Amino acid sequence: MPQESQQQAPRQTRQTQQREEERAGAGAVEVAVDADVMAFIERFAAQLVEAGMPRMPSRVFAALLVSPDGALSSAALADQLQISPAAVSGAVRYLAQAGLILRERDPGSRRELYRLHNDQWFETFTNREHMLVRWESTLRTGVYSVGEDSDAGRRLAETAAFFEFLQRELTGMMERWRVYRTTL
Amino acid sequence: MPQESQQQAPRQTRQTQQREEERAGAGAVEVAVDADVMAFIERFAAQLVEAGMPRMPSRVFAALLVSPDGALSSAALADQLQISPAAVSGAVRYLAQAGLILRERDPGSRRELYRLHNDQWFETFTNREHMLVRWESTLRTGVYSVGEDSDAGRRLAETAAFFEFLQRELTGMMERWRVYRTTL
DNA sequence: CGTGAACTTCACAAATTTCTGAAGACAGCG
DNA sequence: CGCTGTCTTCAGAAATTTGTGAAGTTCACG
Repeated sequence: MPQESQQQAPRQTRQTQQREEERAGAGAVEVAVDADVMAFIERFAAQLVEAGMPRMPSRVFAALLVSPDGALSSAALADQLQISPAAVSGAVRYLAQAGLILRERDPGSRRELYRLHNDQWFETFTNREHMLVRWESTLRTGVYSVGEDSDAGRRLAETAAFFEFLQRELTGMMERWRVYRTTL
Repeated sequence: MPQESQQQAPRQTRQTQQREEERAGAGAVEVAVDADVMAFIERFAAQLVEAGMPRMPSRVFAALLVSPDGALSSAALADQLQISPAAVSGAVRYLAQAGLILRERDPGSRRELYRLHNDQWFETFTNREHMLVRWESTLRTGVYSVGEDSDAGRRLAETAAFFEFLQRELTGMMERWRVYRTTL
């Protein structure tokens, strides 16, 4: 991938297109979002889907990621993504459960805000610790079932060892990331 | 063509795990597999599915993993897993494409053998290099779209940096694994 | 307390995925 | 050459997943 650092062209044009269809009329909730940004949302969401996240949660999450404050209301999400309130509700439940967003509510308001849970969402997203544990556990049972002195047993045992190794490595890796990111 | 007059027997559910019975006749291909091992296959396959692999490829792969030689014929797979030859064909195509198995054919035989590609299948399975590259690339575009001096831009940029970091780390990690595994 | 805004739940329709039977293609063998 | 065993392709049935409309619930506020 190209390494572009030096001559960053004066690119402010992107941020200035923010008002295509702002209704002058009664309290329009919608904040028109740049077509480029919408395209990114869909592209990013598609990759989340590919990684296993359901479609609506992916789109909602992507929209939150590029939102100025990292937070949007239910209505804003429904409007921007052209989906029903029910779809927003489902997506938001999924994301909250996954620990990726937080539900906020201004006291004395019926309106909820959904906010990115922290600025390190990808740590949550890539955290597969519990999965690795289960893989290892399943595999160890398998070793027992096929007999540990068989070829199959040795295959499974090595796989289990790999997942055990992975668990240790990933922990260390995240520590290195936290250090590294302060240098960015 | 609707076949309503034909009294279609109730669809055999996949859950009904029929006991593998050795046919008395000569040349029975099937090798009865222990119920414990079958249970492991299904459990392991379920975890592969959870990780994103389609059901049939997962089951086929699991069956190969616990097979004595790490290889089975199409017929053996169909029989053991109670699936149609078509399903085996599809699963095997998927697995070969993914680089997890190898197709073998004894010269002068019409029968194919599917063999685990190597004893380090999990290296292949966990190799997400290309994915990471695409994530990073998508994210960099996003930074550009939202403007790199916005909050959203900084969020995306940090995420991109994380995926770049991951790419480097995973490479090193696999090297450490190869060293470590020789000590097992 | 009643009203209505805002979110949630539910049942169903639509879209998608998955597996099967059946026909097809390919290759060894008589 | 044609037969037969083995794998592949294909159309369609079944199951599953998804998203919507509409009814239900909750709660701030009058």
